[in-house]
Amino acid sequence: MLTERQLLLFKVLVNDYIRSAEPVGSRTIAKRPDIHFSPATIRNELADLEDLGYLEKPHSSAGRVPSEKGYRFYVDHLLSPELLTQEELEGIRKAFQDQYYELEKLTQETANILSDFTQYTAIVLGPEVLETKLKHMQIIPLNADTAVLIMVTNTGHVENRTIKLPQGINPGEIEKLVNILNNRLKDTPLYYLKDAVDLEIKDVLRQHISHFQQIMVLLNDALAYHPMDHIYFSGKTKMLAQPEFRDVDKVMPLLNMLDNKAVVYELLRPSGENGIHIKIGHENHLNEIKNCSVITASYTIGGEHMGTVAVIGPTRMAYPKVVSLMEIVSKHLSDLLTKRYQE
Amino acid sequence: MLTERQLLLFKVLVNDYIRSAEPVGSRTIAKRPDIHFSPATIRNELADLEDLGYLEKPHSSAGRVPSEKGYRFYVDHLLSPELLTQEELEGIRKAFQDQYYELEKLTQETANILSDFTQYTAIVLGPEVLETKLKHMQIIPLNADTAVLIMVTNTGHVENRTIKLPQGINPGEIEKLVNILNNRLKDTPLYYLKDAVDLEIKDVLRQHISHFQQIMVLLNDALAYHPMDHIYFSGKTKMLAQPEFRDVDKVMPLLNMLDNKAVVYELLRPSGENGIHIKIGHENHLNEIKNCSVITASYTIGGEHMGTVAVIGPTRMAYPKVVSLMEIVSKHLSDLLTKRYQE
DNA sequence: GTTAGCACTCTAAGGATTCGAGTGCTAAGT
DNA sequence: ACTTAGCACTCGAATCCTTAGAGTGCTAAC
Repeated sequence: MLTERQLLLFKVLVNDYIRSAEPVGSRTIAKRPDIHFSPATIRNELADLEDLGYLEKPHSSAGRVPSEKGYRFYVDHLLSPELLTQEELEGIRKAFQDQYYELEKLTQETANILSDFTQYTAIVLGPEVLETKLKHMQIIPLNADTAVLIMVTNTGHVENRTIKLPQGINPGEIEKLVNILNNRLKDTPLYYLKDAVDLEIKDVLRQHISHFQQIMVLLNDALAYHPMDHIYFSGKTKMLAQPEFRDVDKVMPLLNMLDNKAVVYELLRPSGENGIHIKIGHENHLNEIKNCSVITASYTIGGEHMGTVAVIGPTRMAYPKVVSLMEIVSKHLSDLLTKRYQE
Repeated sequence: MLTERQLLLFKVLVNDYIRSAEPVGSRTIAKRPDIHFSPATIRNELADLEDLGYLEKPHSSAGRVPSEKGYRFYVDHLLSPELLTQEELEGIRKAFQDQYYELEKLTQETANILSDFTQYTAIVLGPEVLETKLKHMQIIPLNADTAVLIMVTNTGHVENRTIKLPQGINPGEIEKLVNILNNRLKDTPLYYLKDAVDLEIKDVLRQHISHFQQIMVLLNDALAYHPMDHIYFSGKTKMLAQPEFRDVDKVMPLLNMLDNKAVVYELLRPSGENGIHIKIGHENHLNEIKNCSVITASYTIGGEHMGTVAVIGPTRMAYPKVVSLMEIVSKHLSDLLTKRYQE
């Protein structure tokens, strides 16, 4: 168990390192007005903290930096959310006040806000499927063999797919199909659409629809939900401004990873629990971001999980500030969505 | 006017510099099997070419590199498109063979192909408005005061906007509105929709539709076309791999610029003329890309300009290869689109 | 006109040196 | 029993030198 003094010194050191990105030495700490021990004493304590695994030295004659274990301890036990300034609060309120009717725009704007206020890279997983339900489906023929399938959800999100129609199908048949689908699938969650067709209305379709086989194949393709199409980024290049990534060879794998939506989705995949989660360095199990931390928060509609907002930055991240900001942003977003879609 | 020998030497030098990214000296050139003069002779010629402004020296005891004027001359007079290998041609054919029914996916995939085969950053300006016409319009109410407006074009592209309905409007009224719009605006080019409402059907609406004022405001917002929503990128981070951009301070402005869609759109804005265009360094009038060249090509449907594909890389770009590739890719894309939408 | 020869220039790379920040340890002070 | 001053020691970063090498321009000979 750490002593009061160790806790104090550790916290001061982490805060200083977060601010300066330079290894922190005993003299630097001793100079602070709230520290009343000599550098020698501090050195003794820091050596103990290092033995316990909370601190590391880049080399033998350097100051100390927090280890991953240290950061973990810091966020678990020492994190006091930083109060945002009045201007910041006002700025966020204003940003959310702009009316983004399109859900995509709102989501993108949320990412922008997070990135602008943190100066890190922000990622938002778009409104997840759990609570988005089919409101309306339609097929609009383009020409003899092509059509557009449009699905509108209760959240105003529009999914569309171009589909290849079975040869020689007549318009009446399509209309019939759409009617059946609309009647049976209304209010079905998007992610369940594909299964719903398979399990619940396959037989109806077989009875009433010509070209049954082809239609089934078509629906199977078209109704698959691709969560990776709903990832929004902001501030990818802000990584380059971080001192630990000023080297092209360090930042390139990172940026390449961010371009891979499958990997990013896997990284941020909702854990199921709401609230804020922090993953530090190797806890993310991804070599490309072993020097990064990922902070995620969920947003909800009426308490139901809807999606995830995330900020990714160096492990030396301004945790207090980011956590506060994410709390506020996810709350704003949840409120706005709840107000809009919770009838 | 340059002599034959000067042309030969210049071409050899540019090709070598494009390959190696290192200033090229007289000895390097003399070593080539197709060059039969001594380094001293070559030095004399190079000095002349430098006096004429086609070459530059990074410093007094270095080899030469092409100047912007030199690149301009090279692409104008010496560019012989590089024949692609059988594998490359096959790869491109294969890539385009995958059926991307959604226009967005096809556009994105085109960017990916360009970037993959050139190893530079590719940008595609999505199907432009000139030839995309409204096929179908629909308004789907979400709740009492919100609805989604959906527009489908003849190319299968779907535009959607969430709109705020006038207070207390009844569903029948909306249906009437949609019917009028569909009847009157079918086959209207997207970019002209807004004006068409103003000029051609305002009076009809005024007569038949309640909440006329509010509806007009709403349509005005919803029908505006935003070309910047249709820019597709691929391989932004490939810039980092170029020797001239291995310095974070050099790439950051560049990547930030690429994140600004308004600037990118302005940069690539269609010139009106079809075909391939090359802009070198300062010809782009953008400080961020003063060391870059931009190569654009248009793609068409039945000969009508539809959009632009572009590759951006260092001025030391593999022009012959990129030009060949862009010719092939834009042709493939045009053919595919023409076949699909030219009834 | 071409080229060998040569003096000259400039960069990049590799040491060597110095500087300073920081540490650990010991011994003295409270 | 802590705390702290003092000091030797370590290591990286910066600076300066030196050297090697690639390349040039010029001159004079071919």
